[in-house]
Amino acid sequence: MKTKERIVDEALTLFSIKGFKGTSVKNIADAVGIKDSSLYKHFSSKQEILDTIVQEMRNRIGQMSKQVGLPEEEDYRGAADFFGMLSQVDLQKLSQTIFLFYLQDAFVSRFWRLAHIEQYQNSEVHEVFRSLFMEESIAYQTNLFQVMVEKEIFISANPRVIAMNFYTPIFFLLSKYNGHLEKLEEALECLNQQVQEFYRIYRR
Amino acid sequence: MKTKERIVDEALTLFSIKGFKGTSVKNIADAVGIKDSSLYKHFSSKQEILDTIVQEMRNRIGQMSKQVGLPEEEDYRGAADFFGMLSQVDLQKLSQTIFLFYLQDAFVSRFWRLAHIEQYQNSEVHEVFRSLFMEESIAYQTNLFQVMVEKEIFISANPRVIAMNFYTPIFFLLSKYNGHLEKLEEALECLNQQVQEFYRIYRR
DNA sequence: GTCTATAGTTAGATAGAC
DNA sequence: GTCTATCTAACTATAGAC
Repeated sequence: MKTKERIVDEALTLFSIKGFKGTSVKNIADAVGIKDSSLYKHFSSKQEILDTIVQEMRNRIGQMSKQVGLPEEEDYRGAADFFGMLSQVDLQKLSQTIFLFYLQDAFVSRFWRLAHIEQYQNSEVHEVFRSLFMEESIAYQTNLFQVMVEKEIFISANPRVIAMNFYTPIFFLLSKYNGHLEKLEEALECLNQQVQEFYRIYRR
Repeated sequence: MKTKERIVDEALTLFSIKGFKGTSVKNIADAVGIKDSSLYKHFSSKQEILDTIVQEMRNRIGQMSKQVGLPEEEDYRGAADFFGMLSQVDLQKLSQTIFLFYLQDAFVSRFWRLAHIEQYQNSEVHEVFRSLFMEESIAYQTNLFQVMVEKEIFISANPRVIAMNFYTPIFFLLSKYNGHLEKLEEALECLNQQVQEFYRIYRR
């Protein structure tokens, strides 16, 4: 890895634990193995490192749905067919894949922590976090479940309420177990039970 | 309010926005209207102010369930009767009261934000936050719903899964709307829909 | 692109007058 | 219990040698 990438990597690790203000340029430089003054040949300020991290997260958002095998965002009707064909066990595996991606992906899980630390201080981080982990997740699933209700794959109910009932347990478990991978088994057991119950409730 | 209390109050406000490291002793002193050196007559260090806030939060935890009219923690059987007698509208009002208390109580809502900012840095804050907003909430409701299933007020299901389905939407909405009271109506509308659906699913 | 050296600022905390 | 003055340390960032 090039020095510039290693700076971003170590900065994200430190920011996600100690916060932006709590991490000094010297902390980052020490972690990389260079002097703090050398770091300014790669970035003109500490803020620029954070901006680079936020931009990198923005870039990764688009790649994610493809990576876990989800259908395209605009194709909700195709997506509903995709889900409708799956067995309950398949759906547990799928939700687990998504859950583990957010929890275990080195970049995403550190960004999750950073976003929680900086959400009330840094409006850029705040915006990316709310967009990715709150609004877009709920909006996407609301559209998806609406089609699934229309196609009578799911029982009749408010699609946004269904989306909330699917996503908020995942959100809670991500909050609870991010940074506690030693309890991963416990988290996955709980996730499986939630998905199982979700399909008992809504699947026709 | 005495100066010492005003220091704690202003410190909590600043910590909940800028974080512990991001807030200087001078910031706090300016907000109170005294010089930073004068502050050291009340607290021997900045850390001691944070410790006082954490202790104050611990003290308030016990008072909360009484304040919103919930039954005692140990009396789950009485609690189940208490809930079993309530109409759906009553239960919406009750959940709203609890939700608004966490969202609007000046101390609790600022502590919620502080806890999110400091959760990966300060183990005391981390512990109080996880205990209050995650483990205890789920544990209490799991016991409660277990009795409600046994008494056939609720349909048969895993009590912890029921508790997750009741609490995680509230947790999500608190995360989303804490610090955004201008969208309170939207939050309450969403909460009401969730509670309504919850009772449609689980009430016999 | 790394280093040493340092400027300029701000931080947490203390001493002592009133 | 408030103030002014001050100490020491750490911080962000720059200058210039190699």
